[in-house]
Amino acid sequence: MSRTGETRVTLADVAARAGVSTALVSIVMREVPGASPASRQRVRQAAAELGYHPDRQARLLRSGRTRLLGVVFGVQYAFHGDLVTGLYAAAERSGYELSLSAMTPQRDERRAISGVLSERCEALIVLSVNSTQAELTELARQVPVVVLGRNVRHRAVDVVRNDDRQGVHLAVDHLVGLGHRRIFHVDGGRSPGSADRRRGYREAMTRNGLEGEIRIVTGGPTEAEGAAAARLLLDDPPTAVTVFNDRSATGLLDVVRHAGLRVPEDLSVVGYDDDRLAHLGYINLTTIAQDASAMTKLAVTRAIELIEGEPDAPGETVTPPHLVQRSTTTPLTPPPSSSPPSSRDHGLLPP
Amino acid sequence: MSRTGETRVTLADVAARAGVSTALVSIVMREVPGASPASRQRVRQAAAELGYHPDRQARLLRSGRTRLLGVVFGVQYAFHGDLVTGLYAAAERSGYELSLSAMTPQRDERRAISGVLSERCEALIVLSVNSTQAELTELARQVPVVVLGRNVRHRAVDVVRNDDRQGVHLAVDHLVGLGHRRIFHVDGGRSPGSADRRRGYREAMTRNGLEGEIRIVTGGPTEAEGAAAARLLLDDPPTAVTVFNDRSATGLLDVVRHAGLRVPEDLSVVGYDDDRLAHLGYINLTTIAQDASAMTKLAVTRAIELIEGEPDAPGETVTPPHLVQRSTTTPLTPPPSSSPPSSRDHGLLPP
DNA sequence: ATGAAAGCGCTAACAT
DNA sequence: ATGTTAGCGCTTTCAT
Repeated sequence: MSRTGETRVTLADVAARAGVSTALVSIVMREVPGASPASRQRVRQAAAELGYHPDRQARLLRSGRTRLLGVVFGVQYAFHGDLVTGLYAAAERSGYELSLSAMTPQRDERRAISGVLSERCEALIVLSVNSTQAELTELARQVPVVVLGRNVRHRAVDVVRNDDRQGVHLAVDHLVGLGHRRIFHVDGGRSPGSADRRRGYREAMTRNGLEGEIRIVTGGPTEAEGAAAARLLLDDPPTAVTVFNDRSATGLLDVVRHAGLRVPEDLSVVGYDDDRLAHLGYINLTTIAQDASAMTKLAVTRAIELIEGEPDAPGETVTPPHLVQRSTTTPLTPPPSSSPPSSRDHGLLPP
Repeated sequence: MSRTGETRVTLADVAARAGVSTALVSIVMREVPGASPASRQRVRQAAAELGYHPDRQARLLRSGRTRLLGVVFGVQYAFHGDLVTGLYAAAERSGYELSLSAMTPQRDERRAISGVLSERCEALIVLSVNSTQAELTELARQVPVVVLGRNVRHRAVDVVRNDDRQGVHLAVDHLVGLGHRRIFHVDGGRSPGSADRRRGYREAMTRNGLEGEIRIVTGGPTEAEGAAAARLLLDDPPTAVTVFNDRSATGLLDVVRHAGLRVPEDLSVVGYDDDRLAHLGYINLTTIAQDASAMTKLAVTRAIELIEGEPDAPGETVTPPHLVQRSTTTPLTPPPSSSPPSSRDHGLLPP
């Protein structure tokens, strides 16, 4: 008994049994015009009797189409999970399938991309970009590329992203509306998107007449980097802070709370991304949400337009983010001049 | 200017540029013996310059082999991310590639499986199983199946999993070693693995002479279910609790802390999985870690054995878990008879 | 309406 | 070590 025994039924087998040519069988199987009802009937019957199923690979090889969209994403990023979820839904509605290729700590973007290219995807949707401009150029020469979620400036690739500047505007305006003035920004370091969010911060502060309060603390996209930034903050804390993303904000929350600051009473915090972490009750982060559903729909639409050669629409599509208020922001209470109550009751020094 | 002009780079193109035959290029690309180092070098270079990627469809069509392992996983599960990471590494070492198919809230296991089957994978590695026995049987008839991480009892599929019972033994023994006696278990409801962990809990409690203290609270695999279980616990809290998994434990932590219980001083908590959440400083959960690296290596090895028709080894491989102590467990302090200190200082009632 | 024939890009015999 | 050749199962001109 072996698993390998099955011999596969081919078009030729069906043709032989129906007494017609393979070409005719092909026409019947694809349900395209060009065969008489009588032939159709005989071919169908022969196929059914033989248990014939067309070979997708061979069909693709010949016709040159796969209806496959390659997706490069990071398994470690919760937000990428949300995006992949949306992409599946959008692709399905459009009659395309997804071919996933993950980046892991040991498998970098280049490997992930090269893996998915072997699947002969008709377009690539890339959720993260560390590639150089040159690599992107090279890639875009081989296949239409849509970058999802990152503000890559590149004439050869399409971009679908949320409006990072506006997102931080929302964060700052929210805090200003709560009475805060001393608002810092913990940035994302060299991460893609970080520059836009910094800029959004500066713009919003300025627009609110707070250019004198502007202060940007170097952070990064991970919990550890948010924690490090928090330590810098503690010397002379602001009353509110907008953080590059939720992961970083989580690390920051950790440190400031352990240092005895109460959130949001002593410090209001706004994150970015609205990832699964932010939802957790214990973190319950006020944050800026990207519209994953809209973005994924747009990315798939753009990819298909590129594949099917629609007239070139704009190379960049920007969606508006929105604020999700949870429990890490609160109105500024009177001047914090009086000594803080018992906020250091589990600080580092014993009484 | 249209994008559709791109002509695919084929083996023949590479051969032409390198000035050799396509057969030789094929040899080099497959990294099989039969080419001189000099040729290898030239071919590689030509391929790189042209941006060549082998066409999997054509390769399969010709050789009848894909060297592709299908992986069905959940995008939302952090631990699945860890497993996928390990699978990539293991597959790569074995000369196989992975074809990922994700389960999302809208795309269930059946769809994910059927999607990956059309890629003509030679074996399937399934990270979660909600399928019925009948579905599994049917699936296993089409392709070798390895279930990773779940204790599925099925004669037709291979299983690689950690020892859930022993894992909970470790958790209970750890707590008992810290002096705890009143130890509850929040289970995973109907989740796969939940029964084993419940059983492990009962066994360990009994072995420690604590059968009288056994109490199992109904929970589930998500934060929300952990939180719900926590509310049940609050009426008459134990001094320690082992929870089905880290996600659930996180929800539980949230509720008990907001209710004014200090962790670990008032309540020690042990999770399961050691997922990314558990590492977070602010959660910093003591937990039972599954050896993802070993498990993924084993799963890939088993899958390949099945493909290549090795003599049938045992159908189940079980790896030992280990305890990772972080900061949610602590020795039991004297009898909790005196009124709890100021543990309710951020509770619901103003002083 | 139907069939003959030429490949799609690749691998595997079989040469050399 | 390298090249030649013959397909894998199918679709697609181009005949008829």
